[in-house]
Amino acid sequence: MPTKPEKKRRPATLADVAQMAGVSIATASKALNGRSQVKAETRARVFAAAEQLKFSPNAMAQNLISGRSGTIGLVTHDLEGRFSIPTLMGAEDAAGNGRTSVLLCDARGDALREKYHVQTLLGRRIDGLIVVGARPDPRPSLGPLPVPVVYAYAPSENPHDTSIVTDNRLGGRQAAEHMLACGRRRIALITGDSDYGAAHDRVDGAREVLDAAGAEIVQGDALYGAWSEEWGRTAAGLVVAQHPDIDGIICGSDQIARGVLDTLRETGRKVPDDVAVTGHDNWEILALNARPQLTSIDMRLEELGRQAAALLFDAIGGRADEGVHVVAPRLIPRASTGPRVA
Amino acid sequence: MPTKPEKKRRPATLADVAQMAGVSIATASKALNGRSQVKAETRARVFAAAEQLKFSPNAMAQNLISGRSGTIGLVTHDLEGRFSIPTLMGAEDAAGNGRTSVLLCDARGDALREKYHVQTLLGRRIDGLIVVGARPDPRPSLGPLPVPVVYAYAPSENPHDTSIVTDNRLGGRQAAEHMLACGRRRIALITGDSDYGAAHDRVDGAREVLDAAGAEIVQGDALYGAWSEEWGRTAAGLVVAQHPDIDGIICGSDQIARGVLDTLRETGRKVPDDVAVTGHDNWEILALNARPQLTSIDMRLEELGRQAAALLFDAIGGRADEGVHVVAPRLIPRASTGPRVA
DNA sequence: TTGTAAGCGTTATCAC
DNA sequence: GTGATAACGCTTACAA
Repeated sequence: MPTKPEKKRRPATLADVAQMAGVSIATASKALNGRSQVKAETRARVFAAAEQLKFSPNAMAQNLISGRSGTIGLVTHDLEGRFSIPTLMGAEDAAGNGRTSVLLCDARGDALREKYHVQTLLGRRIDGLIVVGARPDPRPSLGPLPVPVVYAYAPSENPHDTSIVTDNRLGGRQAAEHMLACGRRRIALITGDSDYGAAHDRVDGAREVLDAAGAEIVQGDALYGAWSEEWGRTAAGLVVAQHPDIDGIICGSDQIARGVLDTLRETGRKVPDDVAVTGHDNWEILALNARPQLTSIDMRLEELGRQAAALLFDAIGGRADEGVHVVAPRLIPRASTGPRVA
Repeated sequence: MPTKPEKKRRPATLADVAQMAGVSIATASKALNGRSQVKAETRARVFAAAEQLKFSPNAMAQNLISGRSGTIGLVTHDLEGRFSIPTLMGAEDAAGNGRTSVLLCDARGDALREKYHVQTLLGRRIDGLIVVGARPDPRPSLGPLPVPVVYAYAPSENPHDTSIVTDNRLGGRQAAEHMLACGRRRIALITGDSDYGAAHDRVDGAREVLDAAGAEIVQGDALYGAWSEEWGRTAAGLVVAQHPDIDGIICGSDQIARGVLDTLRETGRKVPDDVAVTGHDNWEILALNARPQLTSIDMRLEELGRQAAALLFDAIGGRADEGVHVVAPRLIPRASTGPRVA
């Protein structure tokens, strides 16, 4: 039987509990906090009273004394986006397991809004701050703050800050090594916006591996375009027309890979029999629904967020670890890659 | 020139400011808070001191006095997911514009974890709580809490709670009306998991409109399956085979619509010339990359989040508005629908 | 116009 | 074992 939510009432204070238990405030506090200088029977009375009054200690008062808020700030720059969310999740996870809560702010890529939020958070006496970027390129430092800061996903430009990012070059290497392991030798690189450092890093990683193995990069270089299916379709059309003997395509994102797969299917190539395809990001909604399912590089963003939080807690504990840390991605093999079938 | 982040130091207190300005704490407080009983010159001195010491008032102390934390809790059940994020964004937006901050917790669909987080948040003396569900079906109420609660996206089972949800039935109506406006008369409904109330609501809305117009629903009923492209492809194959004269397909999600579009293209149907297709959710990554771009129902989740926050602030202000509120979705027309071309 | 002092809800340090 | 009492940093009557 549904009941109306109860009227708001002033939450019980320690004084209320003490009075009901017939002890002093000090004793009540000791009893509830497990201090050992309390008679068992007294303790029981206090607990009973607390229970009955649904007493929950006022964290604001506790924090005022301890000087710490038990809270960390999390400023994100693209709450909408694909990349900041898992990072945020990981951080929330790592924090929630301890006894710290997360104050979330969305700055939407706006430096002014960011400044404002940071100011507010500092007023709330956060114990530390994580700044999650929207894209992996370096960003300006917030400068010296009274609390530790960790930059996640997008590193700070200042090498003395603590940052943690995904290893894009390694991601590129992993894709290329997988292609070689599948016996591919004539490989195209199709990636997104050339403005993104990440696009170049991934290409560089792949190139290192392919060059070392003496495999061919068709066109001699990667094709830069946009992070879209449309570009994937277009680029794949170009590549296939000019290099009919191509046997592998490494894509800079899963979206691009989806477009590439469409074009390959529609031009009569079999994946992976004729051409193997890898994506990047392991965005499951795209990768798992692809035909065939898409092999992709997973950046382990959630792990990145967790480590960001861990670095922050270390720094709060006085063991700051400055510099840029990296999280190794991993390749998730699926049906879009495999041995050649001549 | 990069510099090391400054050493942590005890933040300046009002007492520090007062001392530096050569006034009492009370005067410093009044000066900074714009109280009118302070000589202009004194105020200036205080401000100068505050500036120099980078003073920022300790929110914990202020809140302890005011009895409010200036903070709301936001418990989400699917930080990973597509639906809770925009809702969360809207709420964060609405809160951030005022002077309240958001404490974020992810409960991951686990009632126990939820309970735990709510308890923590209550200890922090949040002024109110928003609970964001993972799917639109009703969920158990948290029961009476000492602060107002708003359930967003997933309504509470208790009609005396305050909930806000998207209007799925209206979404179905909008899709159907659009089909009729495009001159379509033989329409298939392909949707997802039959366990979801939302799937049925959308179908019911569409059926109302189609029946009233005397249009045909092929197969007599919707085809329920999964929220996946795969199911969209399969279902479209069935429908097209059995009803070659079909001229419209209303899909329960954009993913399904993507699959439907693929099958239509591959069986030689032109979209929208032969068959018009609508999706649901307006998930841009899918809708904008579709061929052709997908007409879809946008649930305006960000608006939903904003309104959730607004309802919460109303309730905090004593003007609770219990019951289930709805946000009207809207149809975003794109190239996958249009007039028939015989 | 400024300063003194009480108090917000805790915890910690003492005496008793 | 227990209970005054002083903090924590701030706001706000109330006095001066």
